[in-house]
Amino acid sequence: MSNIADISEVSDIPKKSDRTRQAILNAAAKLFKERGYTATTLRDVADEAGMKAGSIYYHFDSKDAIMDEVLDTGIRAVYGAVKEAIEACEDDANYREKINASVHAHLKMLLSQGDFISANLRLYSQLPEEIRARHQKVRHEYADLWDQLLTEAKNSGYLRKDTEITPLRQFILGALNWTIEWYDDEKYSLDTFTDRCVHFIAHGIYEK
Amino acid sequence: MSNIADISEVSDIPKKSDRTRQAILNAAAKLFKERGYTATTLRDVADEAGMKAGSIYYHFDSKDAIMDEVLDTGIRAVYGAVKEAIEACEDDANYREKINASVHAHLKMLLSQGDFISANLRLYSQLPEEIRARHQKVRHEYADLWDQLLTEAKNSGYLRKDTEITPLRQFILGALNWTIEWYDDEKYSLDTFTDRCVHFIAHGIYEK
Amino acid sequence: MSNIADISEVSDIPKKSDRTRQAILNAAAKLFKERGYTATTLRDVADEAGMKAGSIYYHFDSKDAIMDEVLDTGIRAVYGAVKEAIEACEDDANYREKINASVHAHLKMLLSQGDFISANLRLYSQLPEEIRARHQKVRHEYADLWDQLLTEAKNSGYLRKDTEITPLRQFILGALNWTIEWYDDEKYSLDTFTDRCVHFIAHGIYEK
Amino acid sequence: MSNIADISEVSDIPKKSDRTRQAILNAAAKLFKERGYTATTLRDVADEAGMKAGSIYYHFDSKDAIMDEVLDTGIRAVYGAVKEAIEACEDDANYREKINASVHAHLKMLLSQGDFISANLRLYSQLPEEIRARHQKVRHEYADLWDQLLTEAKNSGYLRKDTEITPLRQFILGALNWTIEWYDDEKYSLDTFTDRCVHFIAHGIYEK
DNA sequence: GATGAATGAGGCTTCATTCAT
DNA sequence: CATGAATGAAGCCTCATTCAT
Repeated sequence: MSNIADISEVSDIPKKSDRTRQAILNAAAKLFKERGYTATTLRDVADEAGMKAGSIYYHFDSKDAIMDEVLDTGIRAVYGAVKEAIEACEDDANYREKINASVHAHLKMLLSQGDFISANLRLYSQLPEEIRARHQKVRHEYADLWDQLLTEAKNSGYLRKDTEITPLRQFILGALNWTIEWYDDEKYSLDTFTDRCVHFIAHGIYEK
Repeated sequence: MSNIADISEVSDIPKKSDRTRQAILNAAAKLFKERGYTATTLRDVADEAGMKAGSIYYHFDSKDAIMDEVLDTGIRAVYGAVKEAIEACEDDANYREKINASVHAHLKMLLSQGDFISANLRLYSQLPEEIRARHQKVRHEYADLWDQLLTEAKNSGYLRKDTEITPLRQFILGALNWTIEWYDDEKYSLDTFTDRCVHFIAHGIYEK
Repeated sequence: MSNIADISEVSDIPKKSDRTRQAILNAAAKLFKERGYTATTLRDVADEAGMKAGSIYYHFDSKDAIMDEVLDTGIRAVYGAVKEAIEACEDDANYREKINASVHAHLKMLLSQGDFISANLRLYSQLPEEIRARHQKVRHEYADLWDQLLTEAKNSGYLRKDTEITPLRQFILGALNWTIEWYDDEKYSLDTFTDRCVHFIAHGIYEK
Repeated sequence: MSNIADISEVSDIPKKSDRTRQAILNAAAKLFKERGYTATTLRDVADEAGMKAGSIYYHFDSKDAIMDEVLDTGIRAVYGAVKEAIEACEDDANYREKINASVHAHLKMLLSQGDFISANLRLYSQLPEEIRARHQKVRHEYADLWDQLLTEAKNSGYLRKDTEITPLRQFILGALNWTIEWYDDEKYSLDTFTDRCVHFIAHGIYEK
């Protein structure tokens, strides 16, 4: 059950406190994703993290604060992965390659590092306004990253001239994001799967 | 605030009791969709339906029972609409037309009749196992409807020979379902929007 | 266990809800006075009022709201009693009589109607800033009532010319207020007791 | 921030442990006085004393134990001060002088050495029976000191023959004790203030 | 049919206390 | 001596549910 957040752990020997903190976040992300924010109790989280509910408060100020960090970790992870993927493309003007790489990166993060990002995507619309407000900014930045990519692709002739960027971006990400509802890593390897998705996105479902 | 469930109400003169029942279902669907199951209070539902929480129990046995009916109403509505759309196609062998009609029908139900279906789609994965179990059957039937359609299309040469049906169906429905997270009826008319989606699904995003 | 708040109940047949509300207030006032705000749990209050803790919330929004009403009821009762006592004095210029009447009224309210006023006086300084702030106004009005009385008395020659009003008022009320810490109605009748206090206040402790 | 308790520290060179102990007591007294026993957290106390909550337990067995010592320190300080004041009077039979000296001593301790005594006076009535029981003895001794003084004064003709000692003592101490609720050392010097109080106690409020 | 009022279970949170380091 | 970390009991509050009216 590797998790993006673990990656961000760079210090040599993580202290006990940090490990516990991370355990709480991992547990919370998993349960939030599965059951939603309100339906997940702190007792559940504590159980999953191997501790008692009260102990959570040594590491976090509130349930909200945990959710905040889960959401933030999730979106930043995808953002970073996609950005890197774009920048790694050798031919700077090959937007087909860039878009494919982005789709790959987004999907891969989504499906492999799962809980944090899934929680973010799945629950965002259901969150109390108060929490949601705190995360609009990062989400917008990620949307902007895609919009910029797609706009350039369009200007370079890769997309039809009458393509509207915003709905396109929403459609692409939507198609990708919903995969977390049903992707089964025991049936298809991650790479096979993402390849196939990239193909659908690019060429649609029909023969030729 | 017309709602699919109203449609299913066929008896000539609905009694007051039935109208109240329906008001509760409408209110519940709306709130469940917006906030999730656990986060929605029966007092919220009662408020939205213009009554007091206690009164709900004259019409329903429990919160679960309301959710059950909301879920059921939602899935049956899309199921019916898509089935009708397929059957309405004149040329029985034109699968491209049939698939397009199905996509249209699904999207239109999803976005216009909203709450019941949205609630179903958004919340299914978060529901307590117990409730979810009761709805697997209908959901499977709907999936089968699509699988049958897609299989025939593939056999008739509309789809590539190596296309795997299940992931394809999941991808299509996923792409469509996610639109409820962002479709804004003030920006695009429903028809314009669904046309565009049909096009993406069919041909992908690239020029040519 | 008569209580000021009961007096304010004027409607002919108090509804059940009102009676319960009052029972909660009475219980709360008693316990707040005895143990302090923080040390009194809502379970305690509920027990004393013959109900379950959760039920309190049908009548009040929060523990704070209860405290608010207790404090308010208390101070208004003394304020009203003292004001009436002053106005009831026949000779409008006899300040000795007026002051005596005020002391009497204050003490009598304090010791007979007890809990609400005692809670107010005893706990004010310990309350969370937030609650305290909401009650400064009424408290100031009561203080002003006394200050006005004492100022007029001084100007009419009843008090020494060099008397400073504020400390005097504080001293008088302080001396009176502390009596709730020890007054025992089984040892002295209320009237005997208040007479004696009036005398101390007026003439001090020494012979002649 | 000198404090009576410091005075009682007589050993030549206080060890670090003793200093920490004292810091905890000082912090606790201050906070208990301001907020009450229950509302004061050991974390609050630790903060105020510049340490962590867990560390307190090296010096005290429990929150109760701290409260115990605070209460005890408070009452003993006033007791000692008043006793000394009485004994310091030159003319052994001048009870007016003795009473005045006692009032002075009590007030001065109360207002200058503040926290321990204030905590004692303010909180005593709110304490759990269990704690309160442990302090009745010392409190009685202090009451007896006054009763003895007042009885002798009465027998020597300083007080009216019909004066009842207990209520008188309670009245005097009450009037004095309440001053901690409002005495403001920025408005009046301690000496001016105590003089004025002594005068009120002795002669009452009226001219002549 | 509907409501006012109550309840009990359970959720989030705080806090005195403990204990290994 | 002091701290970091954890715990369990308890507090405030919410909510599905019940029931008499």
